[in-house]
Amino acid sequence: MSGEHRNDPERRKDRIASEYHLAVSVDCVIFGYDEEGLKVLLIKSDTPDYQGQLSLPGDLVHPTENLKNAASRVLEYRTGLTDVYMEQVLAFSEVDRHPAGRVITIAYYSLVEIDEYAAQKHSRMEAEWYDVNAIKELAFDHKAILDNCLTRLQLRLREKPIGFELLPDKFTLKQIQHLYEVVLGVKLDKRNFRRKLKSLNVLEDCGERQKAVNHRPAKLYRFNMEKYQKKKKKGMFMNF
Amino acid sequence: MSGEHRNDPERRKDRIASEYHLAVSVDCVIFGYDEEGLKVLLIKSDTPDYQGQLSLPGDLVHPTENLKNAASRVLEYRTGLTDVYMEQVLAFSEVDRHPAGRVITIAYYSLVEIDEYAAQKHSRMEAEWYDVNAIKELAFDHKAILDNCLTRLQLRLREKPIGFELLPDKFTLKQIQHLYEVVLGVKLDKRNFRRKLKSLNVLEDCGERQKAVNHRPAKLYRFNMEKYQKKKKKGMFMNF
DNA sequence: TCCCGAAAGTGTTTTAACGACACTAAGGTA
DNA sequence: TACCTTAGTGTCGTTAAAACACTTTCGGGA
Repeated sequence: MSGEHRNDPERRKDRIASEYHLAVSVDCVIFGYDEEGLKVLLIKSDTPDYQGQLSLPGDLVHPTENLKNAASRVLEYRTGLTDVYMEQVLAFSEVDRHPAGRVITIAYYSLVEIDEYAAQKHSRMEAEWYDVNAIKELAFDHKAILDNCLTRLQLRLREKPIGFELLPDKFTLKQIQHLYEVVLGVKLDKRNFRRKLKSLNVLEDCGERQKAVNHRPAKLYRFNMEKYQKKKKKGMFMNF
Repeated sequence: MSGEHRNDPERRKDRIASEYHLAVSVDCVIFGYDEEGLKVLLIKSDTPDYQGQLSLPGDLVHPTENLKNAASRVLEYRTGLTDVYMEQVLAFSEVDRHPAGRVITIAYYSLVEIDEYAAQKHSRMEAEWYDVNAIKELAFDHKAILDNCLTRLQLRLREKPIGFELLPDKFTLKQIQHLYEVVLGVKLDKRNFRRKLKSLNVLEDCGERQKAVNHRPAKLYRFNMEKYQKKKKKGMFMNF
């Protein structure tokens, strides 16, 4: 960890040596959600050492784009989606993490509505959705990347209203509660959850109800950004 | 932001082109604390475009080290200190952020005890401590880096006991309260703060008191890691 | 040695959030 | 029309947080 502490001679970033070989990539943890649980979009690696193993979609960063652009490009290539919630998480940099050479990668996660994805399915798409809890290993250090992104997602879900990014525009209270339960891995009390959510004043009643269910249909709600912007204040959002 | 979304042809990270020129650096936000407030260690840039302006210590990442090693190396070079609390924060990657070429930088912050630093002062040291609140601009995008690191520090200070890293081994309750006040930028109630801190059970009474003060001397405390490890549970630590 | 200044140290009361908990309402189906 | 299934709703006890003032202890100076 803090083993090699030589007092190096002066080095300056403005001396960018031409023999300096090091590549930078982005890797994308693309989360989706359906009734079964939290999903992540994975591809099969074609790197020899990890042939056929599941891995995260990613790519080298082009010289003319920043990291966010690169991550958006990868996301669009794999899902056809743009304007998606996305956040940078962490850089992974172990010297031997990639068999083909020195590659530092920056992890992003994003939240997509899984049905919208299906509709705009990319023709060359090899990617598929996998249940997050069922994933035991991935190629490279991608399992660690996934774990970090999931932890970050859980943190954010507690502190601001991003769960909506994973749901259709109109959703029931049961859906949003179930989403919180599966993403955070906790069981929540229906009445307390609803009380809390209503007190935050970020939901708008659509005036519609579920259709074609053989029981009392639930009201549909929509997330209202204006309400949130006004109400947002310091502190936690949903601290379970 | 999400402007250029071309559907690129397949690109793979294992095809690492030799013409691929892009450098990676680390930049270190080294925080210190004394009675006056929160400080950060800065140097004067010698990059032509920013000649003489204040900037964060940093360096290119060597081919044989990971990012944390690189950040530790920079830290030791500037302060002489090893085994310091350090956390990766965010990568900064705007294409034009560095005048000498394409450099992606990963920001780390670390917490050092400012007096310990002074004692082991590096002979060639050009770095100096500056009050964080007095810094209005820095070279490159370093002000944004500083702001991000400060925000991260504030978050961590609320969720786990890292304030101790900025203080001497033995400290008074007033010192730790003042640290929380200046880092978080809030005013805290003495009795409530002490009650909360004691309830967390992470402090150990040294059995000593302040010396040579012309008023009632305060007890000295020490942070006890074992107590913390046992007691640590989910949720916030100090939610002010 | 007595008085003063200055910071240390200590509890109680009020208020807000959280957790636990069970019944009635509404629609679909047989 | 009876029944199945999920929707929807309120109260009470517990716990955490915020507000708030006086006594103690030491050093220094008269």
